Amino acid sequence: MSSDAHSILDRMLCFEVYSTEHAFARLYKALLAPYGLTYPQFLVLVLLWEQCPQTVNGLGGQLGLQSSTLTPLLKRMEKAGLVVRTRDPEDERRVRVSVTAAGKALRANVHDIGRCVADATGMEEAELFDLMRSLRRLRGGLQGSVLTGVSLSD
Amino acid sequence: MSSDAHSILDRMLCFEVYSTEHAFARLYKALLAPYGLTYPQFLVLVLLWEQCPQTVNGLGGQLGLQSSTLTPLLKRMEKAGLVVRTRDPEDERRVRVSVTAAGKALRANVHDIGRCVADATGMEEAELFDLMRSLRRLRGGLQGSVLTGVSLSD
DNA sequence: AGACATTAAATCGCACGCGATTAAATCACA
DNA sequence: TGTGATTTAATCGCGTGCGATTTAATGTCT
Repeated sequence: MSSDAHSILDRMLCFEVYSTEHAFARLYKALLAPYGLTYPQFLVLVLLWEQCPQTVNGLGGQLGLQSSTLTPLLKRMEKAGLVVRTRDPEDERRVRVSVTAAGKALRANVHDIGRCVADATGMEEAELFDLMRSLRRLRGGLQGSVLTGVSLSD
Repeated sequence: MSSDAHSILDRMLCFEVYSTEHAFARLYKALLAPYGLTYPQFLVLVLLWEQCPQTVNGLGGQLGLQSSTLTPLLKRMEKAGLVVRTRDPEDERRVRVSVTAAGKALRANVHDIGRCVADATGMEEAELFDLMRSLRRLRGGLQGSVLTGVSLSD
């Protein structure tokens, strides 16, 4: 590949991923604000709607988040009455996070958010599936590289 | 489309975009850390390498960032000696941001970062171009929706 | 010229997100 | 049994990112 093509690719990849990710987060933020939910809080709720209770690391693994991010986030959700956090009697190191009745109640309210976002993309269903497939490949590659310690000297 | 397909689409879109965006940012963070650069700081530098000086809003427009984010970021970059901020004599409301010699010098050091990231994706050039085309479409749709005030009641 | 609107940055409070460290519980193994 | 390694959360400091507000400079309209 020519050096020019590389420069263009690099430049585009950089800015496109950066600005798209923020545009996406902003849309979700706007849709969730009426319910007092942030985007990451919403994602935690989705996971707890599917399976409850879950440990902090269990949630973190699915979201790619550290306990240093999740602990304060979960405390805010607990203060808001959406979840409860209790030490696991089986293993006192673990904290079991459970969704409350109030947290479950939100499920109906935000049921159409995903649909709403899909509409907002202005893209066809098939195109969105392709995009997600590419993103999954991209994410897989990136995560592998971080693990193997990619550096500029490679 | 069936309700099930919708649920799956919603769920996937949500988590895929969220975790991919963070994986991408983490990789850039790791690659830039040796140079004391954060990812958004790097993006500002790239813009200034292409055109200098630029106003705060000019940079913000290209990155999708507000002055409330850029002002402290630019101050940190100024303290690090990468840029200088001066009021525009033509219009004292504007702040002109210029890259310093030290900021320019970094260009050679991080020249291969984009290439490195492209390698890390494990994807072919053509596939990456397709992905970026999809992302551009996605971003366009999202930004349009935010402007027109999408809500769940629509 | 004077009054009001508009624009550009800056400021503030809040919520992530991470790396590094710490504290407590559990595990492993001699 | 007991001692050191491992695992799990929590804590801390720093850097984004945003909405709302503020301040200063400029534009506009009479």
